[in-house]
Amino acid sequence: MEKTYQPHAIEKSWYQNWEQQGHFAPSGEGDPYCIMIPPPNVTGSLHMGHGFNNTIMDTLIRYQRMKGHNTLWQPGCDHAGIATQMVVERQLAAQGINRLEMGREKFLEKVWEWKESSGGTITGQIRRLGSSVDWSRERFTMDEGLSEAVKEAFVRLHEDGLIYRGKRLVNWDPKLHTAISDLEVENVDEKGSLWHLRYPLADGATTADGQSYLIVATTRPETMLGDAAVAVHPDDPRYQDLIGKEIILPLVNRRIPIIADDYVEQEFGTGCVKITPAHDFNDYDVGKRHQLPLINVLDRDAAMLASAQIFNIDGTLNETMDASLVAAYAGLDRFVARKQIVADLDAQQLLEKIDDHGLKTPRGDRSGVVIEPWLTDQWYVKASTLAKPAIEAVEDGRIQFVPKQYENMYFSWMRDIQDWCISRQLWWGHRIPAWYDESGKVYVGRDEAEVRTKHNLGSEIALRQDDDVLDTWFSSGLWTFSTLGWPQQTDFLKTFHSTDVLVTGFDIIFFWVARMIMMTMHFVKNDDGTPQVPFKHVYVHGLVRDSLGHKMSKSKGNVLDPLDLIDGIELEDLVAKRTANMMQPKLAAKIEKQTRKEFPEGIASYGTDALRFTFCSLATTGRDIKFDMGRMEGYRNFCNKIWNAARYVLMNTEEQDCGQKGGDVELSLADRWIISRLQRTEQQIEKAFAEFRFDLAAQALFEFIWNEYCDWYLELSKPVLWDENASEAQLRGTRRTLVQVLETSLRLAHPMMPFITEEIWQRVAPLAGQDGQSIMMQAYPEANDARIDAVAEADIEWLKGVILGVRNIRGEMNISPAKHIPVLLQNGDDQDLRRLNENRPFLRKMTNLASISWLNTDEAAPLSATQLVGDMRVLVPMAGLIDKEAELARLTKELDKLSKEVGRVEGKLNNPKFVDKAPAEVVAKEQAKLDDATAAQAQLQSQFDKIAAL
RNA sequence: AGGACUAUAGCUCAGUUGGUUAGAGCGCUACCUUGACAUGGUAGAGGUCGGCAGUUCGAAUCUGCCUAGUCCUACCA
Repeated sequence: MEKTYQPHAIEKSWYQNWEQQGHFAPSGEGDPYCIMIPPPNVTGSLHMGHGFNNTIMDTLIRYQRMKGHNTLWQPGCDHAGIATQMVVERQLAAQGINRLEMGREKFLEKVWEWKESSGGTITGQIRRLGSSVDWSRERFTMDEGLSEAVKEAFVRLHEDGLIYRGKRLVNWDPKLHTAISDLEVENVDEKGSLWHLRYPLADGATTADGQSYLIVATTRPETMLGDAAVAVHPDDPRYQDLIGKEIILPLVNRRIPIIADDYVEQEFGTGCVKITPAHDFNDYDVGKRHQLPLINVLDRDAAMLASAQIFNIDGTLNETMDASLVAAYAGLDRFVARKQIVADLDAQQLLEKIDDHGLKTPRGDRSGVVIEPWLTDQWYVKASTLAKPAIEAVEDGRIQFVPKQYENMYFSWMRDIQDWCISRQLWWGHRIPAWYDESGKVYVGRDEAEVRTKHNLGSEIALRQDDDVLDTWFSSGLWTFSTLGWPQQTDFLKTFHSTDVLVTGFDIIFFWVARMIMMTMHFVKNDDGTPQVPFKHVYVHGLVRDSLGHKMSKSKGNVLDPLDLIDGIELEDLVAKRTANMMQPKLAAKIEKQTRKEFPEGIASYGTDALRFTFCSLATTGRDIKFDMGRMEGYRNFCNKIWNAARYVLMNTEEQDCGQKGGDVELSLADRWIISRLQRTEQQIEKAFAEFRFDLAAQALFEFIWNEYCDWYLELSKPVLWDENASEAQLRGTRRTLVQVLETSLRLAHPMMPFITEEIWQRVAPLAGQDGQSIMMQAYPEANDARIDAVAEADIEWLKGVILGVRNIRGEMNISPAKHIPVLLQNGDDQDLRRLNENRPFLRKMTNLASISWLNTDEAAPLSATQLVGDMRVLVPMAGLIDKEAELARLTKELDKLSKEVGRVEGKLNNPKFVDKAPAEVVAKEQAKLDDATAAQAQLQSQFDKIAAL
């Protein structure tokens, strides 16, 4: 083996090997265990979120696989409607090509080309993470099978009355020219203005204070062209007389009513609100209550509308306004029009004032532009009906969120769920299976033929399929069962559904998790007709942030690429990568500076195992994680520690008799101890995994391997292995323990660190009497209570106490580690003597002693530096080694600690309330503590006095 | 506005049902190339557990209030 751990030398080849051997596929034996990968965007690339997410899932899957389950980790990609279409549109735009000129069919060809050329990126990167997904079952949401499932789901929901087409206000993206769902709108805090406009009263009416106009306050002055009313609060004393009268809408010169509605807050602004039903969700509701005309261009023909919506598809003003205004405003962008309209009102003395005003601006999460409420026909899912069983499933624990806190978030959203707008005016996606005849009547069916048959439509009737596609999340909502072959009742569907765990970020609980639960429970039933949940657990993890806690984003230039952490990257390459294709080039200089400061040497290669172990360690209770390079470096060092421990073990066991072929075996105290500690570690890790506490599992493993196996056991094995007088049985015992504990530890670690464990296991396994192609197919270690050895543990604790005592004296007294020193043990009991006699060689070796002697109580000791192990004194004679003042200082420090302890415990025990009320065993424990501390105090004090008297 | 979460060593984080001398890694100090490992070893220093009150014999842990930060939902024209 190489002297130092070199991750890149081992990782790639092992992954290929596993995949080629078919180890990732379900074994077909054992209880099923299934995880569905949250499908990444097909044209996307790996980020830290994927790294974290995949680490958790792969750890679970490898663990369950080793525990003998029939595991399926189902991979696949999402077509990501808007995101992908935008990318391709941008590419075409760079070549001066417009999607609309190109036409739907040609454009879709381009998208498929792009999907083919870039679709392998993400899957290749997922392989680098070591993810043991079953690639033979890879699915894509636009695959034929999944598309069938989507169509089937749509038609059935429609048949069940749970999908309908409706005309209402939607969130309209004027840049992408599509409707989007509420969830795709981000409300951003922005600075804006509140314009106070004067609306003249009609018919010579005046306000209570004699004005001939009302003042309305608005953040959107340009929408005044579509105003249908002015509203005041019904109880507002200022305006009682005006309710029912009319306003002459400025510029437009249309008469609009003054209405009363308790939606208005009297305290805000002037208490007068302009009502624009076609451009504001609240105004829409007010308008409906008062039968106000909706003003919208698309419905110019609808009789219900007196006039039209003032915006075009792209947010420019349309020509439906009063003819006299067309020349002034039509065709202007909404924000240009705003300035113009405000200026024109000002010119007419109709602008009262402009106040600064903070507001939440609705912006499209993809396009970033201000979303416009717009009246159109769209398809909706009646979510409240589907939500009911979905809420119950979480309430009664059929689905459990980890951490449980997220259930509140789920409930609060689900209990007030709005209908879900699922149609998108895009081209890339599943086209809606609905057809229209020439009169606009709509028919839903699996295909045109079915529609014609079902509705008796002859070939003379022309049918046109709906142009729109479905929201990407509609197909994602079917993910757990569509990937298993639904609507066919496949064996896989029967075996692996419901799946076991969904691992995902909190940010898509609504987008995805909630909708999956609703869809799945509607479509997938048990034999007795009860609904199946998509998964039994939802493990919710936080966002991966940078070391300062900031969200990683390209524009901030703080993005870490998991592959750069695995492979390393030169500083210049990192700078180039972070500053490439900046939307705002001026940020590049800042990002470059910041990057050079944070990574002056670039990023070293840490390897996949270190990255994964870091993710596990940071995976605490569902909160965001600040990614800490220092911590990852520590875990890379941990890999190196394992590597070198293995080198030591192999060096001492290869081509040696490790007892695997039989022969007498004698286990030393250290052997029995490490085996015992191993059982406890196995217990801890099992518990941690059962509770999804990957951090605790990682910690238990780390502590066992480093602090117990390496720090103590390997050191304790040396005196045996290097003892010329050791018996064959003793040698076999130690070699066998070395190898077996290492081999077991590798299996314990494998789910978290697959590569290094496989590499080492291949060499260690035969020595431990194990065979098999791969560690990943071996059994996961299970604790054996019979091998927990409390006596051995206590004996080693004693041994460690003596060793640490001597080391402390050496360290504090600056005695060179090379110096052989004598040690005396005094005031010990029979147990101490037994332990000394059994462990003399260990003590000498571990602390580099010249001699170690036992003093009977009546024997005088030379003046010595002292440490206590229980009542026994560990003495290092001072002559020539230790100066008086140093030892007095050291003792003072010890005595200070003890007197604090005594004071504290005495205080407790002198408190009658404590003694009366606390449980007896707690009192006894405190008493024992006090006895120990006072005894120690006395011992050290007498020692102190002796030395001080010199 | 409502809700959730977070606050523990210089930094990143553990701390299980209230009972520890409050822990780990990194960083820091001193010493050490001893035959697995300097990506190492040994010994140390470092915390009134955000603040205030309360419950209790006993609070980092439970309750209330406050402060700071993060996030979610709804929304103020």
